[in-house]
Amino acid sequence: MATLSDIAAQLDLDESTVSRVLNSKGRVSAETRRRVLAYAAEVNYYPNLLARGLKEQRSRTVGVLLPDITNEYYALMFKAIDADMRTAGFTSILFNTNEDMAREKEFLGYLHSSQVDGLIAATSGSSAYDQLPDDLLDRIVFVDNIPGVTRPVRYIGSDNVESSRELTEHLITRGHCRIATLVGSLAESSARERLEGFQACLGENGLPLPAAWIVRTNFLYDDGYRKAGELLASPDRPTAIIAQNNVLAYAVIRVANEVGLQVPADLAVACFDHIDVYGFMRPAITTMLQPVDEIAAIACRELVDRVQGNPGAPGRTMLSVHFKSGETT
Amino acid sequence: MATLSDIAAQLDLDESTVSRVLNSKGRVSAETRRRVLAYAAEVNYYPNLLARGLKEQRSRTVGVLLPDITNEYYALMFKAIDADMRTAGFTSILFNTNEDMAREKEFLGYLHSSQVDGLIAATSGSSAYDQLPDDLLDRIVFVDNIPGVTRPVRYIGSDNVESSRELTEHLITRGHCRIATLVGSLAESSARERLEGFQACLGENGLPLPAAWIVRTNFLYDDGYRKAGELLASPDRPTAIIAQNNVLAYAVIRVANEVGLQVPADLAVACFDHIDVYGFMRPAITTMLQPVDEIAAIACRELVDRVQGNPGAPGRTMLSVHFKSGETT
DNA sequence: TTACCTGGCGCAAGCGTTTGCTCAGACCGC
DNA sequence: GCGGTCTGAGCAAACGCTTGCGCCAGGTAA
Repeated sequence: MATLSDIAAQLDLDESTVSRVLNSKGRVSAETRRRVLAYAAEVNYYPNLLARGLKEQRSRTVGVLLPDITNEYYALMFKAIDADMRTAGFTSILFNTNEDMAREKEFLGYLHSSQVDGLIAATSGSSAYDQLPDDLLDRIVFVDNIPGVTRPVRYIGSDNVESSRELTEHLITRGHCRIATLVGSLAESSARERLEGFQACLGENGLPLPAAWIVRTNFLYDDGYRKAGELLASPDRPTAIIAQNNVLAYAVIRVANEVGLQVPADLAVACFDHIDVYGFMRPAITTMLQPVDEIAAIACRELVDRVQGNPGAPGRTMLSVHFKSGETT
Repeated sequence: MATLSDIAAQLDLDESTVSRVLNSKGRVSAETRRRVLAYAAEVNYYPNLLARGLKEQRSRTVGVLLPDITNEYYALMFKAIDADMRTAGFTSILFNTNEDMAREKEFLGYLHSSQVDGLIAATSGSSAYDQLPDDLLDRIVFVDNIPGVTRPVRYIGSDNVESSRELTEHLITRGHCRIATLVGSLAESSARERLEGFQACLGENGLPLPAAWIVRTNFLYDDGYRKAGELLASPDRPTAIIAQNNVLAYAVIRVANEVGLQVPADLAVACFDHIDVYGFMRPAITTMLQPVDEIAAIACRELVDRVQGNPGAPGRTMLSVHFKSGETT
């Protein structure tokens, strides 16, 4: 593994000169440049990123903190972020939390250890962000959820209240007046906002909302399956359900199938963030889609800006969501 | 961002002493240990991983090279590898190639730059591995596909020939005698082996295999869709198709739907590696499943061994696959 | 007493880079 | 021929950490 010093020694040059050639900085004669580049290619030189990072005080690496990479929504998000970051000259590291707060907190350590310069985070609502020093919190761009911190942060997302209202409205115009919802973890802002839009819309339309129809889960399939089972076993069951994310909808539909309810005849189902790249999931679920690529692009741009020293203003950037009608409503 | 030197200076100790406390190495008095740990906790010390890596000549980071993270099969693979690696004390970086050989080659650079200590690679058949020096090739564990290198490598996979034979046999016992296959990129060993098992099985059963029924694609949906369209438009079309991976099967089924063929009545479809975590894809496709978690576990164990200096023998480890009957055959 | 061991800690080198500073020589106009 | 500018390149420090070596004090054995 040839190092820069090896090249310098071999060509009887100073390391600084070799470094300048390799980084196109400073002035070097054409002849010296040629020799260095030729020899570097010959020995297949690669700079040691650890050494460079240590010296430069930056790793050109960012972390991407997501709840579940096997969820197609997050897989697409990561793919987009990774691609954008790579063209910006950064490597991205995926931190897969499985909605586990302990792991989320643990991952924040990488920010301290300067293994990553910054973070794009879809937090599950961990409180750990509050204990971060300002200069580290400034290097985080939040997507999907706003953390519960007192200081202002940068967030790229969509208007969950409004999009929830829109989805609810859709069910109402379809004639439903008994609508329940599967709510994710209320530690997450998206869950709270979607619940808010849902309640507001029902209220405006004068529709009832028994407490039992606000079903609290944790955004994960297993819990959703259990809770949906209880809900649909009740004699006072709804005719429509809004699941706050895609896997909760999968759980609802599975339960419906198992207890012999036809979707959408006996039970309508709608959800958020159901992305189906190959259009292969059946039934196709009515959903509200966030512009994943756009979120990723903006988040990357913002983060790159920040890790390059531009403080960047906090605040929310709201993108518009897209209603997609399916076979379940 | 407190450094180790800061702690040493503050406590009037030598850096080496602080380092030894923090790493539980060497002998330090209980009192000194207590002071160091207390102060480190107070200032929220995290070691700089770049500096440590530079000094130790290892980053405790491994790369995971996969063709497509949005494919559930690879998402599960990554998740498993990431979890295993993390418990072994390593961070994993995902390299998503999109079946692009240029990117794959580019990623190999990280091995040189010592940003990663080793690699778990599901290669798309890039020839770049052949140019790696021995000591780097030794730090790669291959899964899914064996690269086309002359030197022996470590590979964890399954018996593709045999599992292909089994899947073909299944179709034959179902009464099919006109079976075609969608072959992925022949640069990949899994494609070649699955084709081999397919041909062998047909041959043993005395079934015809016109050249047109060996349809070459690249393992990607778009190309599969196009080629499947051509195949099913032909007057001499098969009654069953084996797709060499899951997305090719999705493409086939979509085409079938579009041209009005019933699956499985008019056309049976089977494939490899179709994982459906939520059991939500319809129709459920008959498939051969590889033991993803087991592959990941063994690959991690092997790789950790290697990056810790134990050379480890090359060779193939073959795991058994699992036939899963679906609604498409 | 001498010789030896050992617990606790400091010294200093080194990992591979980058970069501000310095400096010798070439070139310029006067 | 003299001060000034420019060009090309070397010197050396620094980034934060680990670790082999050596030193000193105190304890133990002969």
